[in-house]
Amino acid sequence: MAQAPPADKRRLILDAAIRVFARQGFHATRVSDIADDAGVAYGLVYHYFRSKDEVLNELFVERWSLLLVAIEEADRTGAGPREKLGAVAGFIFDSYRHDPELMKVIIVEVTRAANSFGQTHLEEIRRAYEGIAKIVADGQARGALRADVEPMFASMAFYGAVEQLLSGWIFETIPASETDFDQARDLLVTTICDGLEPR
Amino acid sequence: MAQAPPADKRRLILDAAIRVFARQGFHATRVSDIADDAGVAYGLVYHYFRSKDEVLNELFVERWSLLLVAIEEADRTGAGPREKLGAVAGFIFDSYRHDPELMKVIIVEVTRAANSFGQTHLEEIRRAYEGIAKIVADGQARGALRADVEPMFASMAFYGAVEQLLSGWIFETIPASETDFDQARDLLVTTICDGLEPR
DNA sequence: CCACCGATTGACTGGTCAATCAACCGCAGG
DNA sequence: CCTGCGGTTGATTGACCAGTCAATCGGTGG
Repeated sequence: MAQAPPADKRRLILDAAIRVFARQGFHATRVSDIADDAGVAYGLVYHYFRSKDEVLNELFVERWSLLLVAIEEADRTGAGPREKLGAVAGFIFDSYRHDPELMKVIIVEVTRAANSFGQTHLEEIRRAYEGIAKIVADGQARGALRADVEPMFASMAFYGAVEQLLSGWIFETIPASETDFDQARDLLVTTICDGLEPR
Repeated sequence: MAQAPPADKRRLILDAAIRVFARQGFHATRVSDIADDAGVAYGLVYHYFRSKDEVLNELFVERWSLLLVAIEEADRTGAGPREKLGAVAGFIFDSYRHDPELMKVIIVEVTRAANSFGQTHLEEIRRAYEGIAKIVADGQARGALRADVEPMFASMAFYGAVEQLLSGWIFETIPASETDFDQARDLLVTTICDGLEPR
């Protein structure tokens, strides 16, 4: 190795930002909070990032691009729409299981804050909706899904349900401890595909 | 009439706040923006409200209490769960049709901003979820809905879908003009109750 | 041993607003 | 005509904080 990684300060700052944003929310965190939590001088944040916004930006883009890939990959498998949707929901729920603080920040501060901050990312967010809509449209073309529902409509309903469940866990409206995430994924897919009424 | 209403300044301020919050977002609006838009002196805002937060508070509580009543009423009708859920979704969509700016503010600044501002209102928001869950539970008890889905789970999925559609209209991710709201309501209920797969 | 350069530090500035407050207006009742 | 009072005004204050910048550190190559 060329040189021992000198405790990558940039990463240190990003990780600290996740913790602090998750704890206090973006607006309530001062840049000094991030620097303190990272054990780094105030000014260094501005050495690596142009602004406080850019820190959040980076966190969002890093993670969201993975989601877009996951959706794309799910679609590429030749499986049925039920399996594809399960894969998408599974990826999102796993992201939460793996790093709840990061997901909290992304959902609360970007995705659902579509007015203030998310405005910048509407395009990327929309791309996710469209990816899901593509899965639905494909399922309809194959006759596996009913054709009388607009794909984008179904996509929004599906993604909305996913995000709402996430929010429920994040804000403890719904108990996260006892709920098994895989079970939640299956239940959600069942609900959306089979419906609430008995078959 | 006793006396000509002396242009109720308090109301004037609230209505102005709706417009300005909807346009700029809560954080980006200065109190002076509200006062200017209402054609009223800066200080008067503080005569009627303790703080900028309280203005938003008032807007939220005013409208949300109506939703809680609507859910309660929908539940009291002896109709099936499908009709009850349709009534709830219909009420929310109608609220948007009637006053899109107010709904935008409530959704964007309170409901989805559960971290910063909505924290205060988590209790009231939760009450809505629970009202919907009660409808589901009742439907299950009557055998009209499958019993293997946790009512609170179904409620979150349903409400999440509703809110996501609203967000889609608000941010024009989904065209609102061509979409008939009543049709959207029926389609949503169909999706949730019957599922995406063909029966 | 020096010159150089990017990383790192943290005190400081400039601007922004929420909230306060002292004064003003106009009417009701004496 | 005065007095009091609630509604109304808008200039002022005081806190807060993002972003700047000049100084320092520490390593590398000549």
